[in-house]
Amino acid sequence: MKTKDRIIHGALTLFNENGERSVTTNHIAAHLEISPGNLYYHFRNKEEIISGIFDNYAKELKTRFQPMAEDQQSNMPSVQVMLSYLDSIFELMWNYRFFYANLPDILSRDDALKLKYTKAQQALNENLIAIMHSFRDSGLIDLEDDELQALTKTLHLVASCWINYQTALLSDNEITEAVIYQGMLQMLNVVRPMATEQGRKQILELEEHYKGRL
Amino acid sequence: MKTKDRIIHGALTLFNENGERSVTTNHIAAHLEISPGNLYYHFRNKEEIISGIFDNYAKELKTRFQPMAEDQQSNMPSVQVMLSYLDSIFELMWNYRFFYANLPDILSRDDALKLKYTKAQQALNENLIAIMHSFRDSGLIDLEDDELQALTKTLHLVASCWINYQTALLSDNEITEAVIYQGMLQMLNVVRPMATEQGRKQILELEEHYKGRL
Amino acid sequence: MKTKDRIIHGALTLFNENGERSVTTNHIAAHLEISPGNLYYHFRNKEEIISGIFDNYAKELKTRFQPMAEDQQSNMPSVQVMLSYLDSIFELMWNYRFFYANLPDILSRDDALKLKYTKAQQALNENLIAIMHSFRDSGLIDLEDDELQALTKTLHLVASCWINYQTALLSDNEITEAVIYQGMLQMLNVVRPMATEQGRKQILELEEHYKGRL
Amino acid sequence: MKTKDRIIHGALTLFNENGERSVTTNHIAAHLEISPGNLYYHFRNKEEIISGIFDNYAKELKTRFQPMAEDQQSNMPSVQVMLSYLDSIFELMWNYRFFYANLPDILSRDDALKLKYTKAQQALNENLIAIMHSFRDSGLIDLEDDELQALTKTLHLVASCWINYQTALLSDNEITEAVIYQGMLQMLNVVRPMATEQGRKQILELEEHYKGRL
DNA sequence: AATGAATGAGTTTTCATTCAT
DNA sequence: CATGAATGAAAACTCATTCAT
Repeated sequence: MKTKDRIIHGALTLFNENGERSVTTNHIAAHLEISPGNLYYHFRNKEEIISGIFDNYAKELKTRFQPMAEDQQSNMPSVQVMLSYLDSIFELMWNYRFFYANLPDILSRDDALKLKYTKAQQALNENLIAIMHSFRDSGLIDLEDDELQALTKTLHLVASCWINYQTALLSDNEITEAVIYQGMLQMLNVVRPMATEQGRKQILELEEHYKGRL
Repeated sequence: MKTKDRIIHGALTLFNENGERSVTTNHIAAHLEISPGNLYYHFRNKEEIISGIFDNYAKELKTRFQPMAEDQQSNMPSVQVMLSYLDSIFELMWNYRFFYANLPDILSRDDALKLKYTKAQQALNENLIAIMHSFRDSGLIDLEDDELQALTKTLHLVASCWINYQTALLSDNEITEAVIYQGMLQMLNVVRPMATEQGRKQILELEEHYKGRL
Repeated sequence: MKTKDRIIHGALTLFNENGERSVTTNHIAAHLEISPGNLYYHFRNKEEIISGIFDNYAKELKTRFQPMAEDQQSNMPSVQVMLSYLDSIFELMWNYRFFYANLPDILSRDDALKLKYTKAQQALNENLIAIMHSFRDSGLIDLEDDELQALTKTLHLVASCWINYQTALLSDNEITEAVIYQGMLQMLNVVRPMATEQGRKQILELEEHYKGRL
Repeated sequence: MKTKDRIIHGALTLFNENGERSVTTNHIAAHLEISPGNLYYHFRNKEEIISGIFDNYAKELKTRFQPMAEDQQSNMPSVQVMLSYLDSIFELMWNYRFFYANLPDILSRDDALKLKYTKAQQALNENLIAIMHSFRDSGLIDLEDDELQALTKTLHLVASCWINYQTALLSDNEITEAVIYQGMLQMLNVVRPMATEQGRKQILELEEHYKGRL
């Protein structure tokens, strides 16, 4: 792995463990056993490292939430499709949890990043709506167009804010994988009232899947 | 107003405007036209100021969300009750928005605060559940106990994260009162699938109320 | 002496001895036995210290080169007047020699300072012209108005550039007081061709005065 | 052009534009689209680059200011000789202006350069004196030996400091060719008081020449 | 000749906090 | 209660220079 990538990965690890605020560029350098000068050879400043991390995140976001082509979809049982999306959300939330936990702070200090973030989220939103449409077409959920928009928004909000929200309710600061799994369950709770009979069965399956991991 | 309170209010103002991270204790002192020494006479450290702000927040939280006594309730039309709760939630979120924007960060640096915060949120959660129960008893919503828990959680999450969620997506000058009203509408969207015929009517009334303000 | 003034004086001393470039803010703090934080309590940055030094310089410049009122002048023998002006030039050049030695560099990094400098020099130029007029009126020099302007400009240039120019010709880097005295003599050389018989006598006296100090 | 020469020329350009202090060796390499390693293959350090620039300067200085052989001189009208010298001086000053702007600083960091510089200036001084002698012999100026020395020094000083003197007083965009011509005129002003009747005529011619270019 | 990643000591600056008055 | 000067550890960042390839 190239140094530039090692920095991005090392920084991500430390940020997730200790929070972006308390991780200095010197910490990152020491953690990777490189000199601070070398770090600044690859990145002009700390912002640029965060921005680099975000680019990776955005790339994953894009590929994971591209709605599948219809023919592929019909071949795959719907529960598998839902599972794959939920797992994607889980992994992103877990792998970039420092980002989810400090979003307003991080974005307020970097206008360019804020712009990138907004664009990525708009693209994501469109994809999510398409995905919901396909769930409706498959008879998993049953709702009007405006209700579908509202549901998507709620799901997006739960996904983006879950970690932030949960930190409030936990007695220690540690965000563990179990916390994220609870988020998946909460998202299923949000969808359940709109589910068809068939959809409800599948949601039950998924719930069993995640409850097993708590 | 005593100096101690002036500090708490001044700090809150600056934190909300610029974020806790970039507001120094010297900024606060300068803003209030007092000396840093004086500030530290009233508060041992910055944490204690934040903690003081939190105490105010917790007090408001408690008084606003005590479920009303049954007799009062019966005298007040339910739509009014919901309206008052929604207004309360968003007013609090707006007045203490810096807090939500930096929660994991702030709590990770102050274990005592963390504990207070958790307790306050648990109390709030219980109140919210009681409120939801009374709504069910009034025949506004119709759901099982576990669904009620899930709904409450979603509502709490939407309420506490709405401003953060939107500030991440919008630019500073786009954060207006209208954003708050959209948050109210989003909460109504969350409730609607569980509403009874009667509840649905009231939700419609509230929607008209808020749409008129956009 | 207040700390703020101690910093200005200490910095000036170190700048004169070692050049502005190689004197760091930490050097200055260490030299005064104060903490770097304290230095930055009084000055936002290094530029501001230099600016503070310049303000002192400009104040001296102004008071020393205000042309004397006519009646005062007539009471004082002309040679004394000339001597007092030359000594003023000498002292300024000596006390602020780091400034004279690095002018383009220092001004290029601080637009505000550059503006202050330009204004100070314009005021100085007017004073110098007035002084030259009074010398002509006293019959010490004899020249047309445009020649007087040219002479003033040459004298100003010699004064401002002498140290810079001399560094070139000396085999060691040390600017000593003798170097400055040679500058005084050079200025007299510039004036001499325009001197009247009476003026020439006085210039000779002054030359003796400065040659004795070499 | 060899890489070594490209470095010298590129560095000179950047130094003149931005000042030696703020131009890093990496800037120079980037500007030339070579690697920093390659730059250090050709030069041991930054000082050596500056030294290389100086060598070019010294070479030009030498060839331009060798007093012409007598027979050549008699063939060329004196006004032409003066014109050619004036042009040479200011061209050099302009092409190597960074050097004059930072002289004390640059020389203080490199003893070897300091020595070279001093020798070059002494040689120049002797040449200038020889040139002045020939002007006196041609009956253009009339003065004693010591006055001639003083005049030479003043001329040298005006020539070498003019650009610095003006950059301190003017803003960047005001430093144009016109400023250079004003410097030429200022030098003529310095010589005029010593000029013979015949010399005065020629000075007038030159003045017309430069005033036409303002 | 040339590359470009890497070094590390050094520089400016920040800021929560203390302390003498 | 209040002042405001002072602290000092630590943060971000720089840059001349080296070195393996």
